[in-house]
Amino acid sequence: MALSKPYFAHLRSLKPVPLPFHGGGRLRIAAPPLRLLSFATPEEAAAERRRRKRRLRIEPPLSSFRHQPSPRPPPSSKSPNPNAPKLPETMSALAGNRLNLHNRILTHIRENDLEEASLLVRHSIYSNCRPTIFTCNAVLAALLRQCRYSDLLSLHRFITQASVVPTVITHNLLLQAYCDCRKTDTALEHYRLIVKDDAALNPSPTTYRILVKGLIDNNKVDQAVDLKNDMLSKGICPPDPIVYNLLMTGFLNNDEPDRVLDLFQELKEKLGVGDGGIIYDGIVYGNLMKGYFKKGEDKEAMNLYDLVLGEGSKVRFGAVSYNLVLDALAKNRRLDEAIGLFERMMKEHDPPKRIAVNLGSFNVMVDGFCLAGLFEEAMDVFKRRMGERTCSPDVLSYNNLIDQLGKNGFVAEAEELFKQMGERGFNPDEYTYVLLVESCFGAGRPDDAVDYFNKMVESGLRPNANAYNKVLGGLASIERLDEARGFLDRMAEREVPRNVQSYEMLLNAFCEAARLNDALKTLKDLLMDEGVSLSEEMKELVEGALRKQGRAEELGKLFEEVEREKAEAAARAAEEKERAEALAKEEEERKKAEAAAKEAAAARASAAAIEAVLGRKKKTESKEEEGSSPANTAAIAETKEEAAIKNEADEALGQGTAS
DNA sequence: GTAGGGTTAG
Repeated sequence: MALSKPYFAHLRSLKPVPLPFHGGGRLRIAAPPLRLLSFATPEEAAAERRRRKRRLRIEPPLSSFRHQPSPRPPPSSKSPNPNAPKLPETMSALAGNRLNLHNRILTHIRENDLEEASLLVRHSIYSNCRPTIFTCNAVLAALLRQCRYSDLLSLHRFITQASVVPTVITHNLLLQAYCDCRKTDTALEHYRLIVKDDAALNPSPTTYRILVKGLIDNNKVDQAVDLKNDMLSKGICPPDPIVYNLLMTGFLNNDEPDRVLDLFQELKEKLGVGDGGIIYDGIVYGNLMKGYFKKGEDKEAMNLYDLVLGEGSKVRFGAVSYNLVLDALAKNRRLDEAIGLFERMMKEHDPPKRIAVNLGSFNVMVDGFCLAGLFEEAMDVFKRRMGERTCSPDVLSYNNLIDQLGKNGFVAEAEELFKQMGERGFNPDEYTYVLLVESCFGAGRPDDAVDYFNKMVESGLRPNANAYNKVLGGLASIERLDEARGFLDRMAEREVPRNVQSYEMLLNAFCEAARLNDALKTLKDLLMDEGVSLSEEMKELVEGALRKQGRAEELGKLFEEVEREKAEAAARAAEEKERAEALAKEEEERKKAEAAAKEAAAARASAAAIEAVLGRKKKTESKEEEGSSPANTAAIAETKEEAAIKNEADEALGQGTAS
């Protein structure tokens, strides 16, 4: 094996580390020559961590593999049953030139060149230096972070085709992608595949966290509870306070505070802390307090607060669990206590040792102050306090404060923040602009609202139907109907799928203004749009408006006209399809004939050659060779599911689906 | 960088 050449070719990126390994693929652990306190590159740091781990022989916990009664050297030894589920490679596979490849790919990821990173995985997979599953996971994770779901799915499909054995993390990344695309059913299907009897891997606590969160976010609390029970009955993962906390969020959203308390009790039992005992993970207490507040039992909520955050409490709180309590206080008329807790958090914060505050803490305080009408204080938290802890806002926190200010009439302040975003290099997103559009309409500045909308489009963002509806509805409400109608047309031009509100707002306004011709035209557009359907109320509204002017019969005529046009369109489509099919068939026959001719010619040529050499006749057979590697093409082809998700992912980037 | 708890906009 010629290992040294590609190895040296990439050595440049790893300069100061002395060669820990060399040719033959065998690992030679040299003691690090000198203790480096810091590393020139992240790869070096990672390499050092890996070396140390290897020295300690840390491998994945045995509990994560199934069908493994006793530890034995896994994949390399010949498996007695070739059909047995394969175990993923262990960390020790990440060595030699495969480690080199890993580092190269990580460099691309760091440079944000995911294109190149994925390509490198794809290209090397059939080479003599296969990427490890850890390398694949790194690329998948990077794609996930960038919300590039369709690329993630297609890469995942590719490595699966190529029989790279996944780890739990691979599964979790995929589940996360499905959940992010709101495809919880697909995620659950995949989960069942993981826990199938003959699968090699166990789910991890994170598996359940991802799935339960996905289900809760999609308001499928009952399914989430089922999954939690499944987790408990399998006995692989311990009862997880995080999962319970997520479920508590679900019940709070559903206005079922009693079930929040029940969950807390259940968790206590499962963790084996007696009635007088205490759960030491602070993550559950914010939601538990919210449960009490929702029941109107403020006293219990505050008693709990004193208990878990009072003097001598042993309950552990991090930034996230603090934030939940902070939110519980701030949203339930306990702003003073919230301020007190916030100050305590700020004092405790001592990175990297102790992280007691994060961006969320500031967002919660901003919300709290705004809720109490203290906008000065909210802006102070945002502008000054955040800086004290070297925290900087992101687009989301800007949007949050812009929203609060705009809604409450502080439009100038909201615009000031918007300007600041630009100066600080944060790119406003669709929401930012939509919030400003709303604020301006609210402040009686429709022209500025339209300007912001146009600015959004000019900056390359792709507003969805909801964003269009904001400006369309705003214009309609002040009777600038032609302009509003113009935005409906722009949606068609820019291929933004309209939703039913897009039409209804206009229809309403046209009927109100007794502009019936325009109303009928809009109604016809609605009826011709396959993506929406006419509601009964809308129909009655238009009917009534027509009747008032003695034009009632026009509605029926319009329906007939639409029916006819739709039928015509359908007929045209059918014809088109038939023609395409005929064409395809013809093409197929032509290919067949061509192949047959080729075969015959080959047979003749071969026969002639043999005849020429041997001087006698002989029957010959010849076969066409397969053109391309089937695994390759299969991996590149997208399944229907993937196409659907791709669509959705694209829409999500263009600001979500209609509903 | 082998993922992973909370908060917002539509």
